[in-house]
Amino acid sequence: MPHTYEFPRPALTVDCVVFGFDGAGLQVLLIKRGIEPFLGTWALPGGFVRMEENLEEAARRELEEETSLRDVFLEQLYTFGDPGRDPRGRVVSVAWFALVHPEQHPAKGDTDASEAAWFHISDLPDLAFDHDHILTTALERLRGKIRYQPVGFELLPKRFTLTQLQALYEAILGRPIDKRNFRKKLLAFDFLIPLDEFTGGAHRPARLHRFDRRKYDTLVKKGFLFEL
Amino acid sequence: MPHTYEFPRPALTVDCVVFGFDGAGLQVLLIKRGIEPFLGTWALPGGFVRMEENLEEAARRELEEETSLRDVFLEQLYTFGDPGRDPRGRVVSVAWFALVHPEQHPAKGDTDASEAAWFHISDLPDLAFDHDHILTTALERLRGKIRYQPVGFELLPKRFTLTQLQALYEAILGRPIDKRNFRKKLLAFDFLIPLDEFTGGAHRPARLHRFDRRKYDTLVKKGFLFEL
DNA sequence: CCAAAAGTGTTCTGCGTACACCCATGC
DNA sequence: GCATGGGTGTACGCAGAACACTTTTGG
Repeated sequence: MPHTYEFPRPALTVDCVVFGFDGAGLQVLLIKRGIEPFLGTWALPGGFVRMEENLEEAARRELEEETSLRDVFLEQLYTFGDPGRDPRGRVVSVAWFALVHPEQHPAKGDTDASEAAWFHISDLPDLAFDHDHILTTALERLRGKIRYQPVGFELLPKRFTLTQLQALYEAILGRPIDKRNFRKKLLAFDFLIPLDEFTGGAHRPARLHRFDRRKYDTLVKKGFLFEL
Repeated sequence: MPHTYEFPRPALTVDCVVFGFDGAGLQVLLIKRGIEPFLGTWALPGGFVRMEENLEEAARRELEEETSLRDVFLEQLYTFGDPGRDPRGRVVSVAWFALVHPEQHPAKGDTDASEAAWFHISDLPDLAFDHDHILTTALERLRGKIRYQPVGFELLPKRFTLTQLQALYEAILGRPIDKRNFRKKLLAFDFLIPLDEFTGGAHRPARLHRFDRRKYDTLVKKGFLFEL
């Protein structure tokens, strides 16, 4: 074994910040820890990386084990490695950033071992480790990202109304948006497909739309830059 | 020791992608490896993280040890951890992204142990490990970042001409920019301070400017968004 | 006086923004 | 028929883009 191998090694974990949207506000999926340290405290889903899996596989595995979520939008966020961030010793965590459609939201009792629950970002409990810091970083990333990448669609049902889409942008950006301008701009890009389906409910039905990722990707290749 | 500690641990390293600009093109600082594996191959400066230092400290320490660079602009880039990226076994690397002013460029022979050299990004040698992949990721980040953050000034001398600044933007974005529009736009923001100093040389002297970070930060706080 | 780089203004077009009323449905 | 949310068009102002000539210096 070469010299370099004799360095003591930090432990390596992954943690996932899972965002959802309930029509009114942005939510985060947390689990209640079943082991020490921080037993009983809410925390980001995550755990130790295994030797044979890559980092994204580790994040997806932990996410499924702890929240039953699969096939979500997942992107690496940042790696947190300050000594002292874990009372057990040196633990470095590669944090991930996930977006889930409402159809994917796990039902209550869907997770076996640990308890999982959605929290509105304006009403969060105390979190284990430095998870509040990780969460803040993820939020900043989401707010920045939504303005120039079409990530909002990852948080909505596959078929959605323009009002839902607008509410999502308003929730994430934290400011009101003019309805007519919003619609005009988004429909001018032709990656939003109006469907011949409508919502039911107590009032005038709203037309459903879907996001056409293929058309979007085509536009991007032509040098198009999405911006809101 | 709790159960979690019994997991085998990957080794943890940091690697730095150091960008420079020589007036014509973008450059990267590489070191020639003095040890196996990949002995004699060019590689990103970097090395193992020590147990008592955080990740940024590790990156700065390795950078100084291997290239004599200090006090550079440094930002975390991405963490690379595929099994098999290092022939010695499982090694996860937290990659960093650095920008250095020409005044800071290390002179030849400035580095003791290892040989360091600048390479134009259009003329790179074969690299060790997955460092070509890391470098590509860093380049994408730089190209994206320069459009909405004033990182270009980190690559120029403290006092620079507008022509230099334009050449930098053209080199990074890979397209020509209209001189009058470029100047008009940048000078409209008042964070570019014209000095009463000029370049010498064979032709008409050019006025030097400096970037006023304080004014820039003030504007950002007011919700201003830089964009080019 | 010539070569080389610095510096400077105007016009046009398109996009962001502001803004108010009618429509369809369930109850 | 009324309450509720869905859906639509226009006018104005500003900022980006296109574009060519004069100035200053050294050799």
